[in-house]
Amino acid sequence: MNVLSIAFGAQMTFRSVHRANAQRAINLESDAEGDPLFLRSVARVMQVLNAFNDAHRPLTLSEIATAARIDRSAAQRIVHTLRKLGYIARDDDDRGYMLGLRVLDLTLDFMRLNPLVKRASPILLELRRRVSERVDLSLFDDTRVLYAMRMPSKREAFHATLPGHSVPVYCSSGGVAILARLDDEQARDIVARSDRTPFTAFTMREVEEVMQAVEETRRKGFACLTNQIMNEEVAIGVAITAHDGRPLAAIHIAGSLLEWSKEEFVANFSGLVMEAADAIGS
Amino acid sequence: MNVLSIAFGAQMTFRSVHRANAQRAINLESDAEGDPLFLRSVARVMQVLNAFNDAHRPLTLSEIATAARIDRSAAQRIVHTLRKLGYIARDDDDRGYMLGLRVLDLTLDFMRLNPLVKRASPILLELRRRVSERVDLSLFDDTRVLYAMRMPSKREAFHATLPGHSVPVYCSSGGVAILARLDDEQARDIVARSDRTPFTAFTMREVEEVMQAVEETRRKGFACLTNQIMNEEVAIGVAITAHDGRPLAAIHIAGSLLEWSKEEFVANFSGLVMEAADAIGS
DNA sequence: TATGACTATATCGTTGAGCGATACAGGATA
DNA sequence: TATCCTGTATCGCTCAACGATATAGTCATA
Repeated sequence: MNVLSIAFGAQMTFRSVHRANAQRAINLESDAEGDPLFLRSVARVMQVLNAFNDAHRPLTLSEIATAARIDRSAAQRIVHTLRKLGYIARDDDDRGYMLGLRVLDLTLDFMRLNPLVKRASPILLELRRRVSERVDLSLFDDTRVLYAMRMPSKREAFHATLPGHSVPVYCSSGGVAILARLDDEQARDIVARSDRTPFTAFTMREVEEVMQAVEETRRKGFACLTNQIMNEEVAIGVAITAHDGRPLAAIHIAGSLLEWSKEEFVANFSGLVMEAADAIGS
Repeated sequence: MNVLSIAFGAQMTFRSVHRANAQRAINLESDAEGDPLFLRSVARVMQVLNAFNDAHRPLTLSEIATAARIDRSAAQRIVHTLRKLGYIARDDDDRGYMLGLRVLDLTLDFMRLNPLVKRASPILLELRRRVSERVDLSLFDDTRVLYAMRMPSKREAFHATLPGHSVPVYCSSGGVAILARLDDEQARDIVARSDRTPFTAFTMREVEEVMQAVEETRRKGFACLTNQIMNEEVAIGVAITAHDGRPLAAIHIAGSLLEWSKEEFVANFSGLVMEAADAIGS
């Protein structure tokens, strides 16, 4: 079992892709400004839980305080309480703090209650049964799409299956399919505000390049992008909308250009993805 | 695409298994009692996020208040703030509250930072490559084990892949493997405190029955249980321990008795699982 | 093995953030 | 139409939490 090489490969991919997961920082002052219902104490709690977002190892109390932009005393009390409740835990070797098991309870509750995930799950599963490519559901969140479910093909690295993983809207097939359901102004604004550091040599760089893909998606009903996030990746995305037409999410099928030409991939799968998106319905 | 029948099946299984996910309620008064570092405000926030635990649809403000055992005013302010921060969202049709997308950021951070998950991932992946049965990693949490990663076999229903899903320690193969690493007193205590409502006609009911399986596990180095959570399921579990021998987690391989006899399953896989657990190491 | 720089943990008097009672508007149900 | 539920908004009082400070344990390094 050649563990090291696999671990290394996984780690690399992970680093390069994590960028999109950087969250908007909570700004206590500006958020609380003129909002009598905004509780600073609540925001502080979430700032502490968020402190782990840009960490790559368990944190000390001071590190948490710095990341959450509160003083050590406040951090001490909040961490103490969250620990008692199971949302923060000490490292197995008692070397630092990390998120606790109960975070996963929230994850499950999110999934269980999200109507979109509920409706999409059986259909995605059926889709996955029919094709042996990767199938996923991603949720729209401003400049990023966030993977809620991912059913990997056998050759995929593990971490890709983690819910919560996200990629920029502008260079993912599902993202572009979502942009195509917005008006040009909104779409352009999202692309413009995105961090457009390229993932590969082929990642789109210009706003207008993206808008062209959006235009094409509107005509065809699906988006098909290649080599955007990873080399040799080809993906087809179709948007899922609310009753009023707002795009909420997208489903994708992703495969490898080593196995398929773009044309073959489209010919084989675009119909299926659209059919599935339709079944999940508005 | 026979969507309905699949959706129905998934729903059924889900209901029957969700029981183990009921969390210990947060008791503000008793937790705060004589602990000057315990912040009631923090606990209230988590009570609100927990309110969704026993919900099966989006909640109204009053329902949240009731579930979180706080008054409507407090719920209003906390929900308002959490919404502004993205941890709570309204239903797509604006009919109720549910958990927001940012919960998934916490999920990913948990997974990313958890040393056990980090170490186990590539090995689980390799294991999954070698066998075509379901492979998973579950984390020990008092009377339950909580699935952190699950790599399903093709025939599995979707929701089974959700992290956060949990089952009782006493009747899961990984759980019994974990119990085997505790002393009898601790193990017996956990089993005794567990809700032992049976899942199938074969689910173990008596404490001593479980302790016998624990004893056998100590001799063999792995636990193999059948028909405990689901009918026709056979699973092998091996514990993963910390440096000091404390059990932290377990990995499993699970298959179907329609394909394997228990003896065949053990002969084929017990070695592999033990090898993998060893590689993840203490 | 002393030094210094970290950790986590504990204490306590002061004060303003948040409590909670109350009021109001819109939508659904009967 | 009346009732009951939503979500939302307002405002003085008060006690929970703040944050400065002190202590003890742990780990390098000299």
